[in-house]
Amino acid sequence: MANIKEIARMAGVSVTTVSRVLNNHPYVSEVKRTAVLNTIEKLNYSRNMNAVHLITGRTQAIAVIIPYINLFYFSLIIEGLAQEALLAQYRLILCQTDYQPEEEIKVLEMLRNKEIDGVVIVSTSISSEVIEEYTAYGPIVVCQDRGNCQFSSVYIEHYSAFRSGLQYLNDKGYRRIGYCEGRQHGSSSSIRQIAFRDFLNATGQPYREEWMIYDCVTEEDGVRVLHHLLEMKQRPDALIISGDHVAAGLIIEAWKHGIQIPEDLAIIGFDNQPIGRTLGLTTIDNQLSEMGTTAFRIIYDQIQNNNRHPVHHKLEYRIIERSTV
Amino acid sequence: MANIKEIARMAGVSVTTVSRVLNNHPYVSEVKRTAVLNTIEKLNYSRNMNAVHLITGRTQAIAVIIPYINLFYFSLIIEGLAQEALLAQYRLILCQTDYQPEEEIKVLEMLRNKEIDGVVIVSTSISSEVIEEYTAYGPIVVCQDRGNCQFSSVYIEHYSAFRSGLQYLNDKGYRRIGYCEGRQHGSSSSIRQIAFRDFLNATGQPYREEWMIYDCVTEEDGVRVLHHLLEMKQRPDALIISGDHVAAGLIIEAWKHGIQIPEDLAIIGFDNQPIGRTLGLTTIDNQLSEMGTTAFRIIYDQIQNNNRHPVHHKLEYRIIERSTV
DNA sequence: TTGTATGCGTTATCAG
DNA sequence: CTGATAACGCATACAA
Repeated sequence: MANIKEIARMAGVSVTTVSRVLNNHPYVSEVKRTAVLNTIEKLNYSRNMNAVHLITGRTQAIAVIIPYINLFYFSLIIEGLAQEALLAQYRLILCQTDYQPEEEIKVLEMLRNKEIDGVVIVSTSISSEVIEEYTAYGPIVVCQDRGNCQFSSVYIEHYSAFRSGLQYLNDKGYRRIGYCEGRQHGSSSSIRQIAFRDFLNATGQPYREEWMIYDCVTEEDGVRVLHHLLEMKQRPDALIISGDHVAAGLIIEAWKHGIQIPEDLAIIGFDNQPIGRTLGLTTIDNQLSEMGTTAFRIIYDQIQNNNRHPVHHKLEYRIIERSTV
Repeated sequence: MANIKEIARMAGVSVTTVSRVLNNHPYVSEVKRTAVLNTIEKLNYSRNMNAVHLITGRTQAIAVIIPYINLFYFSLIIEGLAQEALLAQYRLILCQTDYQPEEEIKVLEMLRNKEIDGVVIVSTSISSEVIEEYTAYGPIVVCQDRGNCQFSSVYIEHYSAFRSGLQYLNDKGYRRIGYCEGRQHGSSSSIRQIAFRDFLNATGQPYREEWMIYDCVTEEDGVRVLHHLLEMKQRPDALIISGDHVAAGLIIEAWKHGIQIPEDLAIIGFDNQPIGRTLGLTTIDNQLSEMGTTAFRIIYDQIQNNNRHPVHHKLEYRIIERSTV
C-alpha cells in the first residue's frame, strides 16, 4: 500500500507538503496541492491512522463503558452521546461490560494505552478509587453521582427523584407501597433503596421484605414480578419500579390476569422510556438523553483544553403524570 | 510517560529483551525477566498500543456496522459476535449507522486506514459493488444473503423462511393475510415482500394494498398498526409481522381493545425474540445469535490466515409454535 | 540467550 | 511557501 513518501516522490514534492495537503494546512501553492491530490487519487492512497495516532498522541475516539447495550435505559444515554460525538467528529467505542470488573478495567487500560482519548462510564461496578487512578491518563466522565470525586460526573439525584416518586404515590393515597429494583451493581440502586426505606420510616409505613423485589431488568422480569405478587397473601397497593420496561411487562401481564391498574395496583416507573407513553405509564423523567449529551460535552472540552479539573453536572428530574397512578 | 527504552535502561537490558518480556517470548532468562517486570511495575509503565498497531499492522479490533444499536433484532446478533470476540481476545467496535451511507462508508474507510482488522456488516444500505471495493483492505462479512459476491456472508433464506411462515398460516385456515414490514432499507425486506406477493399468487389470494403495512420497527409501531386495523372496513384475519417487538406492541394494544388473538386476528412473528416467549407469540426463529457467532468465526479465520477467499454460510430457520396462531 | 540496527508511516520542528 | 530531518514507541531480522 502506498505511503506518504511514495506520494511525495511521484508528485515531485516533499513529504511535508503531502502532509500539509492531507491536513488542509495553509501555505501550500495551488499547483503543488493539486499535484499531490492527483497522485493520491491515482495511487488510491489512504492514511495509516495508526501512524497518525502515534505521532499526535490522540485517536479521536472515546470509549463508553456500558453494562448492557440492549437495555433501553442505556440506549437513551448512548443516543445523546452519539449525537454529540457526530458533531465533534469523534468516534464512540461502545464497550459492553456486563458489570464485570475485568472488562471494565480493560477499557480503562485502553485509555492508559493511548488507544482512546477519554472514557465515559455510564454505569460500573468499580470503585471511585480505582477510577481515580486512571484520571492520570485522560479525562473520565461518570454518569452517576459519586460525590466529591477526582473525575467528572453527570447525574440526577436518585435519592430526591425516588423520594419524590414515593411522595407522589403517598399523596395519591397509597399506603402499602412495594419496590422493584434492577441489578444491585450501580451505586444508584443502593441509593434508591435507602430512599425507599427512609420514606417508609418518614411515613410510618412498615418495612416488608416481600415487597422488596430485586433483579428486575427486562419486561420478562416484570411478568415474573406480577406472578410473584399474585402469590402473596397481602399485596401492595402500589409499586415503584426502577425501569419502565419492567413496569411494561408487569402491566401487560396484569391485564392478562384481570388486575386493574391503577385500581388494584398503582404503578410508577422510573426512566421515561418511549414504551411508557404507549402504556400510559406514570413515570419519573431522569433525562437520560441529556445525560449523554452533557457527558460528551464535558469530556470533549477536557480533551481539547487538556483540562484536568473535574466537573460535576447535576440534571433535574420531573414526574410525568399519566394513567397508572 | 515511560517508554520501552527507559525500561530497558533502568533494568539494565536492551529494548529487545523488554519487548520479549512484554510479548511473552521464550529465550529470556528468569533473572532479566523479573528485572524487567520489576522496572515496569516501578515506573507504572504501559504500552502505547498505537505504536504496536503501526508496527504490527494489526489492531485486534473489528468494527460492526449496525443501523440501530437498541433494536433487539440486532442485539441478538451482537450478543453472538461479542461472545466469540471475547474468546478470541478481539475488540468489537460497534458503529451505529442509522442506515446512512456516509456513516457506513466511514467504517469501511477505517478498514482502509488500518484502524481495524475487519468489518462485520449486520445490515446496510450500500451496494455489494461498493463493499467489494473494500475487500482489498481486509476481510468483510455481511449478515445478509447477497448471492455470489466477493465478500463473505452469513444468512438465512428470507424467502423460504417467510414463505414457510405464510404457509403455516395458510395451513391453519387463514385466507386473509396481511403483512407488516420494517424499514425498507435492507435487501432482506424486499425479498420478504416478494415472498409475500408470490404466496398470494400461489394461493389465489388477492393483493390488498391496505394490508401491506410498512415502517414497523418498534412496539409503538405495533400499537399504531392495531389502530390502523381498527379503522379498516375489512380486516385481515391473520398478520405476518417482520419483527417480534412490533408484534408485541400490537398484541398488547389488541388486548386493550378486546380483540381476541388468535380468534379475531392471528399473528406470526419473525425473529424469535425473548419478548415473544412472554406473550406466547408464534414466530419464526432465524438464528440471530448464531449469525453473530458464525460471522465472527469467519472473519477471525480470514484475519489469522490472511485468507481472502469469500465464505458463504447458510443458517436454517424454524417455526416456533406458540399461541397466537 | 542477548543486543544492535532498522523500519513502521506519519507529523512536528526549524531552517531556509 | 517549501523541505530535510527528527521524533513518536515499538517489534523484529540479524548478528553475536
